[in-house]
Amino acid sequence: MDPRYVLDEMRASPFFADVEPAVLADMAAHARLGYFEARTLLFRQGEAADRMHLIVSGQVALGQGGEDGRQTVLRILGRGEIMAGIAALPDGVYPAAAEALERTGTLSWDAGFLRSLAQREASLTYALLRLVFARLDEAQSRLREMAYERTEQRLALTLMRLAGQMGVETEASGVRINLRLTRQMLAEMAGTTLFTASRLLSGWEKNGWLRSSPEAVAILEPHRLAQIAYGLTGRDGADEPV
Amino acid sequence: MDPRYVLDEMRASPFFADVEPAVLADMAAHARLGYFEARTLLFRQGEAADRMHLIVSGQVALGQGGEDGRQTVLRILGRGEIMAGIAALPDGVYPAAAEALERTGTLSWDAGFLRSLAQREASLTYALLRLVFARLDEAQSRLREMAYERTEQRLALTLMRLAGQMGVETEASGVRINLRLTRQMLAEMAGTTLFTASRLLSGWEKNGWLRSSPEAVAILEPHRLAQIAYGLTGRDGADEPV
DNA sequence: CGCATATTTGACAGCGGTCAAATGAAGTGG
DNA sequence: CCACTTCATTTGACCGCTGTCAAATATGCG
Repeated sequence: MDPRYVLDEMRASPFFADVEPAVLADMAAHARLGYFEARTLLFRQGEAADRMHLIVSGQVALGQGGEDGRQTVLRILGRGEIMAGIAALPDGVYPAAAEALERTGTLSWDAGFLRSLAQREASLTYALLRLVFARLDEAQSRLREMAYERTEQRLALTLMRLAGQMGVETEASGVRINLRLTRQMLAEMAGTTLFTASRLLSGWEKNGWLRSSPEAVAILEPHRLAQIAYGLTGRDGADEPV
Repeated sequence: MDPRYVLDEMRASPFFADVEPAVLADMAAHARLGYFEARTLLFRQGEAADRMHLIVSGQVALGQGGEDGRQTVLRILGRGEIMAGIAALPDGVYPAAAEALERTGTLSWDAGFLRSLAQREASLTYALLRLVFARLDEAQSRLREMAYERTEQRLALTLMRLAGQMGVETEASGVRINLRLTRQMLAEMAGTTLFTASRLLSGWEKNGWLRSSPEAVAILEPHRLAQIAYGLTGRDGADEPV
């Protein structure tokens, strides 16, 4: 394993931006490379959190399941993102399962190593703190959405969030989300059912506002989605054909 | 201001349990006492986060509002709990407003002071990290609940959470939540409306599962609530009169 | 070609949101 | 001590969103 490669990957992640070089080097020396095939689990919900991961390539879905089998997708993570920061805390347990959506490479660190480091090195702990606050903020926003927005709005918000996170602009002022998203997954992110999600999405496709394929979702008219997301569409939904 | 009192109050909070004594002393020297009358705001949502608070007495509700005026109550905090840890991050903004439910006393710290401290002292940052992870965990659990549990279950879960957090056991194997909770507030915590919350609660009162007054909610039969919370009550809801 | 998985569509009902209005409780000032 | 105001709660009526289930269709893969 080339330590130079490891350091480069770490530097490429915003997470490590303000971590002190000495700490970075120490972590680089202790990183472990991991590869995961599509549809395999990086870790299971409820297991003792023994590693923190940095995604180097590929994509991972974090899903939290209930006793009844149903689950919500908390978040989808891509290159440069950190996962399972909980490993830096003592007696941590993964609150969600992580499933590779495609072939995924990671750098990961042992929980014991991380803990001793985080208890000593404020710059690392501070980076983690920033990360977790950002997640908390998003979770709380979604909580309000779940309480007050209708399914239609939440689904639109889900797409917009994904577009903001992993979207790439396309020529025609649209956005493309390069993710293998099933309706089921979108439903779990929006807090609805496969059926309702399917109905809404195929409706939007008929209107030409977006186009979805197994490989990606292309948002053709982002402002339409935004209108739906913020509840600006009249209750009638009568949209003039242009 | 007696520095001895300040230190004692800090030591009484689990948050500071693993913070190094030197850091504790430094913080104690920089703490500021604050008093807030019932129904006043400690800070507003969206304001620059300029102070972190430790609640010394009283109770505070954290509420996040939407553009449309409706809001959710994220959490209710009591003695020994920390609020607005976001102040430890640069450019933080309060994600929610904090309203004193009764006369409330706090110790608080300036954001600038906190930041310089947190960037240096891992033990403090680590304590914050633990706190935020706990909040994130709760938020994500509530997200799943909002997606899959029915209103009835969410309301029962809300009460159980409050009981676990601030409840005191009563003689008759019940729990008492000493909070001035309006139906409106309970509704906002459970993600429902005042009306539905009122209906459900007065139903439960009629069955004798609980008793509520303006000053407190007494859960008389916790196991009944637990049954509702976990969806174990038959869809019929026919409860034999014992 | 056949099997598995993902998606669409229809039918149906019920949970729970919305609004209106009555009742109850708690102060406040005369 | 009683009218008056204000706020919290209860209750009723209504209905639409959206979850549930069934079944057909599409897509992909071995």
